[in-house]
Amino acid sequence: MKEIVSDLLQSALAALQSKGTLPADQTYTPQIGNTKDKSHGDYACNIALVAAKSAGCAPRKLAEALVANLPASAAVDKVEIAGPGFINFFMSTASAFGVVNTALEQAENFGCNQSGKGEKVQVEFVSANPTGPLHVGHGRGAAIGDCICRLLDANGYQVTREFYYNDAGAQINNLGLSVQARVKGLTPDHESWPENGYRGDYITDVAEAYLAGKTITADDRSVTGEAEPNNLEAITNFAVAYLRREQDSDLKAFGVEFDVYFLESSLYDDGKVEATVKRLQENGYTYEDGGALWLKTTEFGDDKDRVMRKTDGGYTYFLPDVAYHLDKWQRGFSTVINEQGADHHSTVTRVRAGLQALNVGIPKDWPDYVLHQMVMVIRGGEEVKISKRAGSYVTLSDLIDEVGRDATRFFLAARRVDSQLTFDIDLARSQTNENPVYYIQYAHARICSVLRKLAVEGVQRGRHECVGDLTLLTLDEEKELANQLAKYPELVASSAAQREPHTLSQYLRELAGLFHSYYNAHKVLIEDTALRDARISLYLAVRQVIENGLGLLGVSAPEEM
RNA sequence: GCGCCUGUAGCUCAGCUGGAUAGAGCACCGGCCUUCUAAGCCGGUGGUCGCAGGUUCGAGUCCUGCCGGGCGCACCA
Repeated sequence: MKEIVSDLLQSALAALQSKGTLPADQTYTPQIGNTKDKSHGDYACNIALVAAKSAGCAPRKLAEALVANLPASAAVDKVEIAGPGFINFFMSTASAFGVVNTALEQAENFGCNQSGKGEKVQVEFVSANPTGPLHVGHGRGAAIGDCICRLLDANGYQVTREFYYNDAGAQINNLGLSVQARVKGLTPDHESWPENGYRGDYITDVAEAYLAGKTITADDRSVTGEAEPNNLEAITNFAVAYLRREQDSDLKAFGVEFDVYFLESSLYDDGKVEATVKRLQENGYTYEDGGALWLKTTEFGDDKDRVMRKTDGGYTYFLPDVAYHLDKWQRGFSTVINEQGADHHSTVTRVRAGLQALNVGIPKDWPDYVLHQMVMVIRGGEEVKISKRAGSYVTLSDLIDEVGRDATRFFLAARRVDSQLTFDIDLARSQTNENPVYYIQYAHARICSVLRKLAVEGVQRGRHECVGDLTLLTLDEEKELANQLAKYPELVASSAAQREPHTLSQYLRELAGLFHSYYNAHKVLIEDTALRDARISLYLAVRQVIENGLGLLGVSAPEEM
């Protein structure tokens, strides 16, 4: 629909350029906007205001000239000039309902496009270290990251979901010591409890499983516990496997699955860390100072240089990070998106700087980052602090149990990533209000219910069947619904391009709202079977879009509630 | 102190990359179930878009400066 309007304006602009009204050496691309006010028609264009200066005449006058040069089109009923020079397009009823046909024909593919052309894209998200259960923050990352993957997929990209974790290093050692202390019967309040040890209850669970000789299978490994409290390595390996398995089961319950689990340790095993260091040294971006090896990240926009090899010979986390991203690049991902919490935003400059210093042709702004702001959890009107080491926090698994998978996913992906998120557990748990996901699902269930009713009356309608004369749909509510459906494909495109999953939930709320109003104002199961059939077709199209949209969010579309 | 994010209705948040009279939900007030699911609908109350300048036909949106909130600023990840 927008394309039609855009094409018409393009030819009008070209006509004015050949007549000399507009300079011929400039290119004009009209922006077609959706109108807020029905009296402004269906679409509006501000090109006359934008181009007035270069035309050297008043915006309204230019608008008049443009309108006079618009080719005739069956899709457009009338065109008006309004306000300072907006051109408003009123689309014909017939063209408005074309989308019903399209949506039903394309079914689950409606809204999808092939603009990605099968290009390989990798999205890394969650990437929690196996030192504790996943918390709400990880949940936000999981909801956003997975939704971005689904959106990219809908735009024709070939998506790889990747989870990176550190299975060695100081924090893992810390985890091992904490579990070992538990195995030996100590409690966190004991004076010889490890100084920076983890204190959560889950440490006890791990210790008990270890002593009980349980066998844990996670990722590529299978580890069996033993009763030996002095074997720190065995305890650590067991704890890592145990917590990885827990995280996996939480993610599965959340409806998120990964294609690749990437171990930090593999970068060492495969010599990729050493190779990265060597390359950085050869390129002359390193120096030794105070017994440590530094990388000159300041040459690439960092505010200070960073240590990559410590005086004790170990590497800081950021070096394997660079090696890891080089590996991603070498795997052929021209687009990589890292979804992380904003508390890690300082890594962006460093990783990019490291990649530039490698000088292997990686673009300066590669990879992309989507950084979500922090989640604050409120329970009983008070903030629940999220701290793994303190032990008091809300796990993702708790949320899924209490709030439900659909509502949790929807809620965590419903806001701009830039915006901090307040997750009020009591509010989210209350089943009736405040959970917009139910409102949307209810619209879907209502349509299913009507279809069941229709079937009882002996009328079977296939879910992709467009029956009835759509020109019988003449109500304002019907046209608005159709217009909303027509926006869906462009939403799928822009939401992916901007990496803004929250616009989906926004859109679906509006669609459901329009549907509920329509449903309440006008009956669909009526005597006039011709009109009934046409309305059912519209219903089916609405249902299809709700189903597709919720699918992109990873939320179910129940047939009854 | 420096960097990133942020400030919109009582609360939680949108605002289509600069457009027309700033929108939803919740809360509050008043209506609608012998009628396809009331997890719904209809109407109403509620705003100096943090403050002050600037840019232009036009600013919640862009620039500058203040004020307030969050997160970073390790030889932790």
